[in-house]
Amino acid sequence: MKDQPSPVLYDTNGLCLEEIVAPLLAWYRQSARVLPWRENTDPYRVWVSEIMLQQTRVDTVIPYYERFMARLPSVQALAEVREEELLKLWEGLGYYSRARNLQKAARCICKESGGAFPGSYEQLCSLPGVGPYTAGAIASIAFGLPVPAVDGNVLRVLSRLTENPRDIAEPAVKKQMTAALAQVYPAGHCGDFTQSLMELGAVVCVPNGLPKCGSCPLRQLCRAFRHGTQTEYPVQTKKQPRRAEQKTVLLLCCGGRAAVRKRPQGGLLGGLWEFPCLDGALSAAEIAAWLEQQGAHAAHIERALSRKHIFTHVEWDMTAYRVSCPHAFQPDGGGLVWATPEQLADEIALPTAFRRFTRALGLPSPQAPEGQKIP
DNA sequence: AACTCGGGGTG
DNA sequence: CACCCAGAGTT
Repeated sequence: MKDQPSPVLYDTNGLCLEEIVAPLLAWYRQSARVLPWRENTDPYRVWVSEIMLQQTRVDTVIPYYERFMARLPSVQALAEVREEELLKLWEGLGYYSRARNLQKAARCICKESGGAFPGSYEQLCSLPGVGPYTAGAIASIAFGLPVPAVDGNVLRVLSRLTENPRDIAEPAVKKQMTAALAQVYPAGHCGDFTQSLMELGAVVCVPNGLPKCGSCPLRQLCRAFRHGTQTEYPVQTKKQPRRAEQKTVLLLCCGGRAAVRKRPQGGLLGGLWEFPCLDGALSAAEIAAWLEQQGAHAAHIERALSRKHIFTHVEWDMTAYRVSCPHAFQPDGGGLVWATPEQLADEIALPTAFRRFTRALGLPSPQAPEGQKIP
């Protein structure tokens, strides 16, 4: 029985990939941005940066990264920090399981190898939160190994270079691009080659609007530039629409404190804090009934403001009510905690969806990382 | 293969 | 608004 020839999902369209190496490296050496995680190639620093950069822009990450490295400069420090403090450092970055996986992996590293960072692609892949992309990035940048790291930038660059008609959402396409790249990785310059591909995608071969082909070191090789088809690539399937959910948020104030509670582990914003958040657009009577259940009596309820919060797959239409409680009450198993403004600012990891309401409570507005105190 | 998981910059 | 970002884990 004969094997079927596997379908060609990435055809370089006559381009010899080896030709991109020298021009890319030369361009990168001349024009690489100065970024905090490029100070050196310490595997810990590279690792943290790559996790933070997953689905997150460089400009967003920079202040988080600097604060994080100042507080947790080593894998041992990360392994030992309280999870509450770790999540506070991550507050506002999103995808919070990244932070928990980071600590899980740090504890694995400390326990199994005494703190020595795993140095092979396979070992890296086995760490929680480290997938094919991140393992390739660490292997090449921190350890100089010829392992590609194919992210959205690289998929876009290669798609345009070769006018690839295949949908980059197909995992097999990424696989074949990875295999093709692996054959041309330049020994002795693997980290720079990885970063040069991503840098080109971030700065020149950009996703939004027209790519800056005038300053591209690869334009003489690029099939899309040759044919003026840059905007037709990469080919991407459309994403499905998000659903909308109504939420009622209660801003309970009492003696200068606000009521917060921990969200259940797992799921959206799992394990982070929230202002009491109820499903549906509740009426004043329904809110009063909920307050009664919690043991709060004769509280004054006043509609505060409405906000729409967009997640990837769901949209929260949130209506907040300010509730003045004359006396602090002992919640009946609702998990409510009275937080001071200082705790809210410095200790409690409150995701952006809820952080927006602190002003309505008479508290400071959401702060950027550099404006936050380190607990 | 399809979903889930945040938040923000950009046209 | 729509798109997408230095993706990974789960089902």
